[in-house]
Amino acid sequence: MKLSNSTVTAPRKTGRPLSFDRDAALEQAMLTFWRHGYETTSIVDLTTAMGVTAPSLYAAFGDKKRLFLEAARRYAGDQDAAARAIDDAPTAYEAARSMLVNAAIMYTGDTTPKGCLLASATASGSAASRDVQGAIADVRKSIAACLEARIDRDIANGMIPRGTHGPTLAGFVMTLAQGMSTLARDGASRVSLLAIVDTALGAWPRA
Amino acid sequence: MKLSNSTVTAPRKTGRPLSFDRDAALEQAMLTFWRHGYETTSIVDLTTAMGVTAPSLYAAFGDKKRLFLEAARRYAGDQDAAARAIDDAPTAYEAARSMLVNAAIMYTGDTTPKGCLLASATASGSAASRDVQGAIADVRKSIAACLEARIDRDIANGMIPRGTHGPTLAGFVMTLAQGMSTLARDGASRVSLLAIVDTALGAWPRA
DNA sequence: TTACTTTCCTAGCGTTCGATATGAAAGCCA
DNA sequence: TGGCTTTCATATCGAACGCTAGGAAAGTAA
Repeated sequence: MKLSNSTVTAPRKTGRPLSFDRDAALEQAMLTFWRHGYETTSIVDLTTAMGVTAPSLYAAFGDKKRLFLEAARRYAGDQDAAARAIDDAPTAYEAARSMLVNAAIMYTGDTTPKGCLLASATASGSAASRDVQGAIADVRKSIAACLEARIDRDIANGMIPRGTHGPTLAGFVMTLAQGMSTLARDGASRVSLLAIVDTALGAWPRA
Repeated sequence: MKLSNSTVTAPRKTGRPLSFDRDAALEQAMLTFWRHGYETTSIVDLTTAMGVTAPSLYAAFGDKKRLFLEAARRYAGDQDAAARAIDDAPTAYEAARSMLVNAAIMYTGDTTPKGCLLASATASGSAASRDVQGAIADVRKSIAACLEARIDRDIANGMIPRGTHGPTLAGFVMTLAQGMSTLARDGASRVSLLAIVDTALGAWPRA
């Protein structure tokens, strides 16, 4: 169950052309999963939002599980680019701050569902979807690992006090990112989340 | 959709006696919802865990929604007692610390599901269960309000620096509590969550 | 025009969902 | 013992679930 699998669909040369915009349909599927979760979104919900019949959905995306994973991939964006952004930040502090500010903004968009797809869509689920839950958990863990590596670099550089525990600090940032999703879903404003980020970063270790 | 409704079932005097322990059955239902979420737990899942047939379940608990709300009430415990614990804490800091430490412990029990039922069971869901999602969100909001009131008292007392924004500080604590649930579900240990709490409390405003 | 490929829509597959009708069974009270 | 009340287990109910068979339709290639 991998999420980082890039699906490069070669354009067909013969046959009846696709009558819908695959990319736009995927976007609508992503928004629907974002709002209602993985298992709690039905195929009818999806076909309605995507403007496509069920057989077209299955022909274009495989099945519900694959569609969700592709939607999640679209939501998370280019993971390599995100990793590079963390690595290239001037400090681990700036990497964390930028990550949390971006999260606060992304969770409170006017034209998107509230909260974070990666935090809510598989927050719970039946035993039958354990593999999907695991795939999304792996995305979270890879972000945490990336952040932790950046923190370790700053500890080695002396930009973060020696004795600071990297996994704890990275876990702290992940906790904030995940928790803010719930607050956003509960109606918290962008301003209030940004204020929480400011307060939270007061815990960042100083020399 | 209230959660604080106390159901005091008067013991029957006539008729065939209940053949199962209602309280133990509710406990199992609570654990099942905790592990698998509200909508993603089926009636069969529940009857299996509770050791009861479907008609018995419906006779004893009404329907799935009422059973879940009663299970959530059981999970959250006495809300008045929790509110009193926050109010009676020596400081808002101690109230927050105790709340977060208890959360870290509760989310990582050996004999219970990981994470927090209030954080995960309705983290997402279909439009049909919006009322249930709202009821659980209200529990979160009442905890936040209680914490915020305690913080405001300490601001007034001068135990927290003037100019501190109460809602933000309360929101910060709620963010941590909710976020830790995800980390616990992802396998974070009790020790690691407690370390995150320690780090996070470094953000608490000092005079 | 005639093959050939692919997508289209209609209809419906088998399964599981939450919830119940029904009559037998088990306890009180007279 | 014989009512009376309530719970019991069996056997479903209609609706929604994820998914697909089958043939018409729309394009390319010869």
